Amino acid sequence: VLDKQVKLTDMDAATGPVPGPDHPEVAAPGYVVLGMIGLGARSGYEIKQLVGQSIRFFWTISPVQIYPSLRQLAEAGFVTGRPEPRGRRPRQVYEITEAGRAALRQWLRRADPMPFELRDLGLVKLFFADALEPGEARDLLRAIRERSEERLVTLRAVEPTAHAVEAQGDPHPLLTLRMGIAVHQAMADVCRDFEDRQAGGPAGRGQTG
Amino acid sequence: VLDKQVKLTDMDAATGPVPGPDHPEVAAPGYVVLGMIGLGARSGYEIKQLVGQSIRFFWTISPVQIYPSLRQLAEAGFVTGRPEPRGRRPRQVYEITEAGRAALRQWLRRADPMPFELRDLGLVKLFFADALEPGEARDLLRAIRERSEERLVTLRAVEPTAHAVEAQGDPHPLLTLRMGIAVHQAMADVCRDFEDRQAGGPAGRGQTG
DNA sequence: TTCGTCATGTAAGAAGTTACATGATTTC
DNA sequence: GAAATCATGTAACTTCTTACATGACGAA
Repeated sequence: VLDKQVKLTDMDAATGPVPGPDHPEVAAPGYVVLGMIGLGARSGYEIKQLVGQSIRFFWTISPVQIYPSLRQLAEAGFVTGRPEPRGRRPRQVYEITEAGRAALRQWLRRADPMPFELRDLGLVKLFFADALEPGEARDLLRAIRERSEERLVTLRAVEPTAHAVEAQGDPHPLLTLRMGIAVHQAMADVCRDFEDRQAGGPAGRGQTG
Repeated sequence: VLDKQVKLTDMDAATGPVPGPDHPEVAAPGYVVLGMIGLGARSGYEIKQLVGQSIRFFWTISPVQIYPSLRQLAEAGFVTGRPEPRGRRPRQVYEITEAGRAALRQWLRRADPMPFELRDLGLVKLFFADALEPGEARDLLRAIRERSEERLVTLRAVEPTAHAVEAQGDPHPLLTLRMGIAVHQAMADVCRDFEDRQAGGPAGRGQTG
């Protein structure tokens, strides 16, 4: 069933339309930056902060991507930037334009492929864990579970903030936060379930009935 | 042969073990290849197939990584390779060695960081979805849910195979498969829950008093 | 004064993907 | 005899991360 590796090579809609000189081609990181400006982030620095507090669970971004993106968005007319130094320290603050909001909405509506890309060496190790002694495999499984449990603590700590945002009319940040919580809760549950089963009858006691 | 030695001029960036001729430096993709050979994959081609059928949910690999890894593992003595052409078509088949099994187990035991790296533009869009009209946001949410539901169908189709592997004494492939199923089930549930709330609560299309 | 935070940027490189190249074998 | 699959590989490219550079401001 899985043998047929879906060839994504022909469908390069992921990169969007051809980046011509007329089209200011905005890539995914650019839209993230645009979206964060739209939510009220003012400087590149604040974007980095906000990403770390909100979508960190399923997206990361670095200054090296942010600052060029901001210039590109300004060129395209999606944001306006003006210098607003803090004392003698240089600083650019940005605001989203109407064209920017339109571009953001258009991107959000666009039905381009949204691959769910998970890259997890922990699960890879768990997959191969039958090569270990039973006790070692249990240790590994516990480590995976604890990793999810720790992440749950972190995510739940952000819930009050997300609730406040929801109360102001934006429920979707809370929705994606719940998604992160649900995912790690599910992983921890599967781990726990397996751990309990192993504890119950590990010595070839597999007879059902 | 050992072309990596050339760049050892800079000494101050020693964050890990130096890849020298004594240490056969094996990176993550190398261990994945080693593990798959350990599970019975014989050629680079078969490794690619097996990855696509088993750990595709949380790891991918391409031929460009596989073939160099195989040569490297053979040099390190972790696998043995011999030519076994199909007719006139060249072909190398590999087997894991005892040293290879030991290296694999050591890697599995190693308590190095196992970051859970999720990269999902779908969730990013969902996070920003308050910029859309309510109806459009619902469409996006439905798309996210359907994506998980489709993935569930694919994953459940592999369950019989994983059960067969478990019956032969290797329960961990089934465990990681269940993990994938649980993750997407949780995401679909969160979506469905939110969709129901939206339909019932605020003044959308529903006739709420 | 020194440390932590704010704020922006450059240069280099690690990692992985895609496109392309090659050609044999099996299947329809 | 055409298409799909088996099987391996090279070269170019994108993407993202790391390390480094710069320096102002505020607080201890």
